[in-house]
Amino acid sequence: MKIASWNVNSLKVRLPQVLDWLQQQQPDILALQETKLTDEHFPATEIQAAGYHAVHAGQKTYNGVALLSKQPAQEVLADIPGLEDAQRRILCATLAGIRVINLYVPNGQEVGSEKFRYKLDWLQHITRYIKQQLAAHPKLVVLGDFNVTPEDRDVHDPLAWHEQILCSTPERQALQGMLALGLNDSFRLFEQPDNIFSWWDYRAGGFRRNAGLRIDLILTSAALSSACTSASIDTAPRALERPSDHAPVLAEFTD
DNA sequence: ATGGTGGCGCGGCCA
Repeated sequence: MKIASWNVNSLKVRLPQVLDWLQQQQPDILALQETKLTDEHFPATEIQAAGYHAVHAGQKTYNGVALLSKQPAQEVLADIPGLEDAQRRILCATLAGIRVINLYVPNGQEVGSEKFRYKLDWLQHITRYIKQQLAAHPKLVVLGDFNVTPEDRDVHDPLAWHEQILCSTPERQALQGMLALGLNDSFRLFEQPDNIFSWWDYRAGGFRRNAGLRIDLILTSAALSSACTSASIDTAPRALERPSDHAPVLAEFTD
């Protein structure tokens, strides 16, 4: 079982890269963020032709999340109880007996801003929902673009980013609160090289300099953590022409 | 370097 997540920054632009990547990697589940499409423009035919079922919660211009899977989705939910939000940032489904929660966490713009408060409030609500879901589904994965670096080792230049957006103490505490429910950052279940990231700014040659952050995560419940055999980040798509600013992240499991 | 690039969509927002 291979589970992956990729912020594609426009599925319209990135569809050929996504189809190529599905063909190469053959993940059982691929969570997408920032599709930037309404549901009526979702490329369902192309994805079906690649051998995948798909569900999508989209909107015009911004946000948008999708779940692609070899097995059809059950119990699909885009609006969680207690969080009224027009922004399409959450998509939950049961896939191959695993409860999957795909998140595009708000960026937050700047520490202390209105968008920052929205981010922290949003994380608090989703954490409450995950707590409920964990009680009902021992095999649970929460994955996506978290827009939070778990620790300084997930930051190319911790000094420059100290208490900046994506790296601040309140954001990291919110993420820790989610992990404290009984989830593991699957990437850290394994020994990893230094300076491995999942996002690089388009500006100032971020990828060329490996000036990145690790903000795309696959969190696993105890039942899945013990079955996890590897976790990695595939930087190859980030080096393609006209790439997303994020690379896909992966985790593999025994059946 | 207080900039830089990219997507959407056609001016400015968002990341």
